[in-house]
Parts: sequence; C-alpha cells; structure tokens
Amino acid sequence: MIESSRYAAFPTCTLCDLRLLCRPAQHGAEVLPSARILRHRRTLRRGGYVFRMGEPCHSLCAICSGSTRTSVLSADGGAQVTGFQFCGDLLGVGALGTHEHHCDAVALEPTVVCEISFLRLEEIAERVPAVQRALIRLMSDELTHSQDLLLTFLGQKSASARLANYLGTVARRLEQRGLRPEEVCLSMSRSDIGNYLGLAKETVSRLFTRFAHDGLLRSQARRFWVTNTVRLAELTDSQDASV
Amino acid sequence: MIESSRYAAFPTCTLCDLRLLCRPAQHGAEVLPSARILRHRRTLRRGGYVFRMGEPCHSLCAICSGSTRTSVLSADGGAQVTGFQFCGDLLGVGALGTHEHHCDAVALEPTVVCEISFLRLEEIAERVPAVQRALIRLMSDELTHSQDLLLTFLGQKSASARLANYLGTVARRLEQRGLRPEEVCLSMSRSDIGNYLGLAKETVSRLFTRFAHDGLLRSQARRFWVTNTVRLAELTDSQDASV
DNA sequence: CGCGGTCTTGATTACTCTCAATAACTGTGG
DNA sequence: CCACAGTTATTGAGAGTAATCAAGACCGCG
Repeated sequence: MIESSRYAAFPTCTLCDLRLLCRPAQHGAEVLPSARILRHRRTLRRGGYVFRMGEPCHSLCAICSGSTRTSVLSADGGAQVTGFQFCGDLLGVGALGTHEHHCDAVALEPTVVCEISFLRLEEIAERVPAVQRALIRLMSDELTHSQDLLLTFLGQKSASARLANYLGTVARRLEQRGLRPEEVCLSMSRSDIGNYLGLAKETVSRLFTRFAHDGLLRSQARRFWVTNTVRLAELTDSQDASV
Repeated sequence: MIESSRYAAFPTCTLCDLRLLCRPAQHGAEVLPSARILRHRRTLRRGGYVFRMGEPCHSLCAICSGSTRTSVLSADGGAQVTGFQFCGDLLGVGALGTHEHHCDAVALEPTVVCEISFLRLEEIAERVPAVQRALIRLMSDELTHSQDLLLTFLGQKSASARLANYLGTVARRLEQRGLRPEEVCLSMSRSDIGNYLGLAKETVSRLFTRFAHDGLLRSQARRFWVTNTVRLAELTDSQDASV
C-alpha cells in the first residue's frame, strides 16, 4: 500500500483496465516493485502522437485522461480511423505479438497516458500465476471487445443506426467509467466520425441535426450531450432508417 | 516424435494454428504428454453444432477439416453471422476469459474438429515459459486478425468491394494453408454471405453473376473458384462500385 | 476584423434494398 | 432412375437511402 501514493494525483487509475497489472505487488506474497513495469507517464497536447505505425512496441499503453484516435493507412492511400479511446482504455494490445505498432494513435485533446513495460510483465507472469491469468484475461477481454465492435459493424445497414449505436456505446462506456451520460462530450470532428463509421461527413452532420431536433441529444461544435439514452438505443436496434 | 503417429491420419495438423500448443513435448526439456491437453477429436455432419452460445467453454477448438460458420443472436431476434472458419482456424479463443461461448458454431459440411483443454494448457504455461509465450502469441494473433477483419468493414462502402475483399481474403487464407486459389470452394449459402457482409442475398447473387461474367471467378452452386486474384484485389481497394 | 477550416444545408445522382416471379438444386421416396 | 417437394439461387422492376457536388454559415485564431 506504499505504492498507492504514487497514484494519488490520478484518481482515474481506479478506472483503468491496467490497474491489476500496474500494481503487481498486490498479487500474492511476492512483492514486485511497480516501478519496474511502470515505465513512464506522458502528457500530450491536441494532435500529438502517442505512437506511430511501424514503431517498435514493447509496452502496453493506458489513457489516464483525455482521448485519442487510432488510424491506419488504407489501400487507396487515405487514412482509415479505426477507433476512439477514452480514459481507462488501452492502446497497443494487439501489437504485443509482433512488437510493432500497426496503427497511429493521436490525442484529440490534452491527454495523459501511462506506459507499462510488456517484457517485464511477461517475466513477472512467468513467476506469478495470478499475473499470467490477469494478462490472459486482459487479452481475452480485448478480444471480446474487438469482436463486439465487429458485431456492431457487421449487420448494420442504416446510417442512423450506426451513428446512434456509436454514440450510445460511447455514452455507456464513459458511464461505466464514472461519468454521467449528460456529461458525455467528445473532441472528434464530423469527418473522423464519418470516416470511422463509413459515412460521408455530410450524412453525419445531418444525423446530428436530426437527433438534436428529435430531442435525443444536444450538440455544440465538437461536443455533444446525450439527453435520451433510451430512444438512442431503440434507433440502434432498428435495421432500417425509420425515425 | 513418438507423438507424430497420432497425427499421421491428419496431415492438416501441420497447417493448424494450435500445433505448437497441441504438442508441448517439443517445448524445452520437459516432456508433457499431449494426451493431457488434447481432449478429443469430433466429427460433425453438415448443420451439426460445434458448440452453442452460452455453453461452458474450457477448451480451444481447431478445425482439422471442413468448415464452420459462427453466429450470434442480434438485438432484433434474427441471427447475425460473425464469420466462417476453415481448416486450421481456431474457434472459441475469445471465450477463454469468460469460460463461456458467446456464439453458435455450425458445420457447413462434414467437419472434423480438435479440442484442447485450456485449463491444462494454462497449468503447463505456468511452468513452461515457451508455452506461455506461445499462448500469448496465439491470442495476440487472434486479436490482430480480429482487428484486421474490423478494418475491412470500417471504411467499406460498395457492395462489390466488400464481396471482392471477402472472397480475396478467403482465397488468400486457404492459399496460405496450402491450397491453390483455383481450388477454393466454399459451402456457405448466399444468405450466409449476405448476412455476414451486410448485403441482401439478391445483391450477393447479382455480384457473383457479374464477377463470373467479368472473368474474376467461376461459380457453381455453393462453390466457387477464383480465376483472377489480381483484378479481385483491385476491386477490393476501390472505394466506389466501379467495375 | 479577416482568414482557413469545419460544419450545415440543399439538389441531384447512383447504388442497394425490397418485393415478386421464375429457375435450379438437394434430398427423398416411388 | 426418375419424379416430386422444399429450399436456395437467379433475375427483373420499382422505391428509398446515402453519396456527391455545390454553396453558404459558423467557429476559432492570429
């Protein structure tokens, strides 16, 4: 419990997916200094790169505060947004096997991230079964999350269902992390959302207008507040575009 | 090498993603009887369930021969196809964390599968670092695969690009496993493909007709043979539906 | 206050879905 | 071996949704 003071200034650590691995001293009798695996904390400003595609990756990376956008270069040369990450989310888990980042990660606003040495973690896992299981669990969860995400894109047909689903997912995720849906606000552009969802930015804009008109949310510039989670969820489930 | 005779009748084992874990005797000096982790082999006929959603899962499952389809129940009560698996592919990796299957898996044709006890594997991993790393690598690969898959769905707009991309992916995957593109043939219905890709079955049918007319492939009933991999790949990259 | 970028809104075009009818295939039984 | 029924695949016509093209409004910023 000596460690806990290290994190006093970061209450978000209690929400972090990495917290069980970040403080392995809590696992069993064997005391392991967390300093060995917690490499460093970094502060980024809007537009700053957390990492770039192709860079070597020997760490897991968790977001302490702020938000990020990941993207890859698609075959036609343009960028393809692959996701948005918020407080407590992990970055770079998929790169553990290849030890090389396969996407860019950019801060959407002033953002603080933690890096955890994966090599150290692997060493510790060899000696502490609880850590090994936590690691496997972590990857399994990430896999489940990735497949859930895939699911939302598989059957989706209408644009409104896709956007409603996305906004609802974000609201839910942030709610799980202790924020109220009313407080949900993003920092990403219409283009980013459109790119991510496979929609034209004009379509995204129209949908925001329509959702706001229908009382589902308030939107102002790059921020929005969900005001009717229930109806947003209804839209998500509908296959067609009926509003 | 005493073990090898066990697999003599299954040459496909050399293509299997699980082979490194299935024969842990090869890892280091410690000899571990593979019988402890290889639970059993099962033969299924067309339409047979490999497993059902909600069932307990304590095993990894590899396809020795044949093919399967995974699906979940979507919010509106209908089924959503989440993927197709072929010789050497794994099933149920994402269920390792929760120890419960979160999808149905059905054989598309006469199919043989192997089950590997995950609990045993975990035990062995605690003692043999090489197995632990192989396990992590396996999950990381699965994660990478899942995210690659997600990528193909994210930006995709036109139906032809989606189908071309899918057919190309299947052809490539089977090619990696030792089959020639000319020999690629499937056992899934147009409805399954359409469900998976988010297209109406009529659209899938029309695209098959068009692709065949343009000399990209031959199709006969539920089987098809890719005859022009290059042009199929070109279609994949195109954002619009120009043919 | 003017500038560059993003966002909104409108009109047109094009793609894909839906509905509907016919054709082909699969498996079963005579 | 052939005929039959049920399922699956093909093909066509019409309707609806979202992309594209284009113009103007709003915002942050120097």
